[in-house]
Amino acid sequence: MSAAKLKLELSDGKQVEVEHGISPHDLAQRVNGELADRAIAAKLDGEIVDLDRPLERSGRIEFLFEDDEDQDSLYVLRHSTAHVLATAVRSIWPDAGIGFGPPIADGFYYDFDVDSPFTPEDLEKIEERMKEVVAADEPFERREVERQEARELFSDDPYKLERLEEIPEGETISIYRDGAFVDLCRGPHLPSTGAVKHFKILHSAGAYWRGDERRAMLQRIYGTAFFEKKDLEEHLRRLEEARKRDHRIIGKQLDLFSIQDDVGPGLIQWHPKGAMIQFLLRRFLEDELLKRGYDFVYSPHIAREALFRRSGHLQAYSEVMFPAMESEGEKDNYRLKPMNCPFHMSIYASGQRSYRDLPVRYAEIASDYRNEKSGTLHGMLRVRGLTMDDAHIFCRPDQVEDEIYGMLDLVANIYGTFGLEYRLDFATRPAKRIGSDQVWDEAEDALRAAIERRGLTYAVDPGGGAFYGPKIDVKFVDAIGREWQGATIQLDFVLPERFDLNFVGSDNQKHRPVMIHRAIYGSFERFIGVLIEHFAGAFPLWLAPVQVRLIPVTDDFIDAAREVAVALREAGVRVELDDRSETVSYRIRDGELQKIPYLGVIGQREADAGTVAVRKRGAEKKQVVLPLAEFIEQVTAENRTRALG
RNA sequence: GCUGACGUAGCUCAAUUGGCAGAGCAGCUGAUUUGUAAUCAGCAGGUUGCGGGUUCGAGUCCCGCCGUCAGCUCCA
Repeated sequence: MSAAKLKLELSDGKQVEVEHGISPHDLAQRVNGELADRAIAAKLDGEIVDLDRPLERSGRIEFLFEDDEDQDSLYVLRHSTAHVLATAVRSIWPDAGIGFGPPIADGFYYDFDVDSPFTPEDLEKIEERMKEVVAADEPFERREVERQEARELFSDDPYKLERLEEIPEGETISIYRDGAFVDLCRGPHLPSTGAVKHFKILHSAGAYWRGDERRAMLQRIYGTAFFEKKDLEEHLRRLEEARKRDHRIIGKQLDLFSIQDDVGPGLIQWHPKGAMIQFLLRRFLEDELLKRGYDFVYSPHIAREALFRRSGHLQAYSEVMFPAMESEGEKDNYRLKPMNCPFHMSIYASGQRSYRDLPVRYAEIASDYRNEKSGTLHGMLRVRGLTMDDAHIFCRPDQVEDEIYGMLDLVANIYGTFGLEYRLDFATRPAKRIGSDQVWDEAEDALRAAIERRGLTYAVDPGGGAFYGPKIDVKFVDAIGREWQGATIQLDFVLPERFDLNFVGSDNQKHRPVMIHRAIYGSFERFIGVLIEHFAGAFPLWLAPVQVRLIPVTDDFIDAAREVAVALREAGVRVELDDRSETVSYRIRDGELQKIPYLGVIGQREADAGTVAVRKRGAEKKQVVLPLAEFIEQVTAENRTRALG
């Protein structure tokens, strides 16, 4: 070991010279005692290290504290809490095998190999035992070991051994001990188990070792941890809130859709109110597409297998295609379509195309069917029958950038209307691909140029593109923080080849067009599912299935209310009359629970004055009395501008 | 698909050790005519997901199927 001094730069810019092997804790002690008391871990040139880890190189050192803004401190806490969990489980089930136990976005998990799955009672017992582990305040001891020693230490833990053998020669192998529990672990950890404060075990479920369904199923326990009690409570409250926003629950309460046993899993039945939302989204998009030079096409739900063989779907996509329908006496079987591209290719190929015709933009709102694995189905967000807002653009290579630009503009327009946050993933050429490097260069440059011309930021997913072309994925986030794929823009070098598409150029020669697949909503099912959660069912006026509900105070004013309803309806407003023989309070409550944007009460005063007593959803002022004409103007203006509320 | 939990009226949920399937809301009928988040009464509503089995007796126990939910990527 070298006795040379280390030069460390502190976060305030001060340089200190210290002896080789000093621990961050001792360093903090030297700087000031208060710092040493508060620090929970340190960072050397951005790498998180334990407080007692000997420092062996110069660099920039920072300390992590409980109240740091970023996630690094929480990461350490949750990683340590996962070890506390494993410590507790091992003390109850000494023979439990251990898998991985990392911190994750909102907490941590640990995988165990046990004879029978954990019951809810087991989880309670584990949580109690964890509290004892915390109370024991055992230090987390880090130790570097030789490979052979690690092999012996984990000789009973096949999963750890497997991981151990993957660590390259020459890399440090570290183990962490707290009390009786020893784990192969890169760390870092809190100083001791006592530093784990507020945690909760959430649930357990089976998880394949390394996510591979051919391998053993372990039992994964999920939990979360925070430094402050209030943060834990806030997190649990958010989970509860997310549960209430669940589109499956709201969809039932507001009678938007259902999934019926007798129809089949993953197949959405759109009830009138849900269908109205789909209709409105569809009309909004279709109007935009007409302005942007798209042509509408319609294609059948089924086609001969030969079509999908030519497109390559039968070879590459067959596991999600429903089985063939036999057709007696026909030369070929039929298949339900999982995508629309083959049909649009076929339409394009049906006639001669001139370079003057390009770009050709075929748009279709189409029903596709995919036999997704049963366990992956999830309400409207993952279904077997989906309604895509699909389009295929055929253009010259020099038109690609402008086309992409136009699509990103459409995405911004549509998503902005809903106030949805989204981000872009730009997936570039994979190792295994078709097409020359020159083609890929041009394509990627065009995509990048279009994104940058719009001033958007994006993440690059190197090698994430399909073998047939690069793509831009638009990801948006639902109420529980899950990220879903929304819009997708995808270049395709394969299908124009397979369908031998061409156009006649100004040189009177045949040329291959570039093809772009794109969807804006993605699917109406998923998009509306996310919108339900995004708005918690309280849709902006222009999307609300019922925009105004009128409540006559007594039966004497039903006629007056009916006249108001007619006037509203003639102005294009979706209006409903609640003339049930219930109290005003009852009907107001019902209207509020149904999240109707405007409730209008009509009694003697309003009938006499030609006004409506308007109650706007979510408004500060509970009630405003407006002349009918003014009310109509307010509602229609809000509708026209697609105001968010 | 796999592992586990679950499946009772339209909805949300009850129903001791196996012992007469219930409540609230919604619905229907009647009364009430109501002024901004639940008026009162009555009625009706079920092959307890489906099919087998054990038992004198099954919502409850056993087997099979269907479905729902959670998880199965986040690399010691």
